[in-house]
Amino acid sequence: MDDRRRPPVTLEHVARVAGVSRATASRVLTGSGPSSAEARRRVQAVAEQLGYAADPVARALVHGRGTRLVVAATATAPDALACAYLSRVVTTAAAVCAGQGLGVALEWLPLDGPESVLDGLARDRSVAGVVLVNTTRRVLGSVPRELHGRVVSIGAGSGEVPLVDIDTEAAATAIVGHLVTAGRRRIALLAGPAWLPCSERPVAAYRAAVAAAGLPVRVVGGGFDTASGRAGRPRHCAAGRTPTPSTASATRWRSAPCRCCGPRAGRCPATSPWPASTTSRPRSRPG
DNA sequence: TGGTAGTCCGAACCCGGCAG
DNA sequence: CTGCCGGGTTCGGACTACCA
Repeated sequence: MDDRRRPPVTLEHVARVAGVSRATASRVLTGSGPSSAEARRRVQAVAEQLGYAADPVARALVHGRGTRLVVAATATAPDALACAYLSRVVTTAAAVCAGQGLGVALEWLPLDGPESVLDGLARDRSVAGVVLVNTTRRVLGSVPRELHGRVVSIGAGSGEVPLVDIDTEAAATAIVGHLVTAGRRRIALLAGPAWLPCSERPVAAYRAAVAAAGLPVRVVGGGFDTASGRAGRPRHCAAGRTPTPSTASATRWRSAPCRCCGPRAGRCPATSPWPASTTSRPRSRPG
């Protein structure tokens, strides 16, 4: 017998073999209602013998909890979703959801009009939960009441939308401190897009750390990808400065080797050891 | 005999896809 | 357009046992 072709054991099978109805078998296995000791004994024995395991998708169907987790990312255009960061978010979500019988879908939230997409997600009963990425204040203000309690945000939160994020302030402070200790005196920050609220925290931390060291502040507007790093670095170098990467945008600097700095490129901190400065932590306060 | 508690069952329902 | 299918949960009603 090929196990791959063997039909799964269902509640119906268990109930039939145990000589009870599906309702009784369900109550016994979930412990959700009254049942006789004899019924419990038979049902539990049969379930164990047959290797019964409740179908998580069917359960989700009953509870109206949905069958998929949606990663909703704000971007100026749908093609911006094809980035390494979002791939990691989706891959990680899929790994976590696999054991729950949930699928993962990626949705684009238009920067200039996320309301209709959010309303659609709230009406869609197949949606178990929503993870907001690159969250803006407009998105936070547009989350329908129906999504409250099953929505979480990476980057920025509100009273209704809990926030989970890496500790970007501590990361910015630690990295600036590391670079100052290493003798750097011109430390630039390649920031995220101006419309992204979560960029504000590391930028503020960077400004404070640089100011505390008595150094000039230099913030360069960037994007999400390697290309923005390649574009931003020459802009800084063209101003006669040798950039030293810092804080939230360090990964973009590191993936964009500086070709314009000539011999000094060899001293690029992208090749230097970095402090372990970022940690994932839940945040209960709005970001 | 009537009231109550415990137990069990049938049917409805959830949703999206598919066949007729 | 309608009905059916998948698997599990829950509601309403039926049945039994027990006690006063």
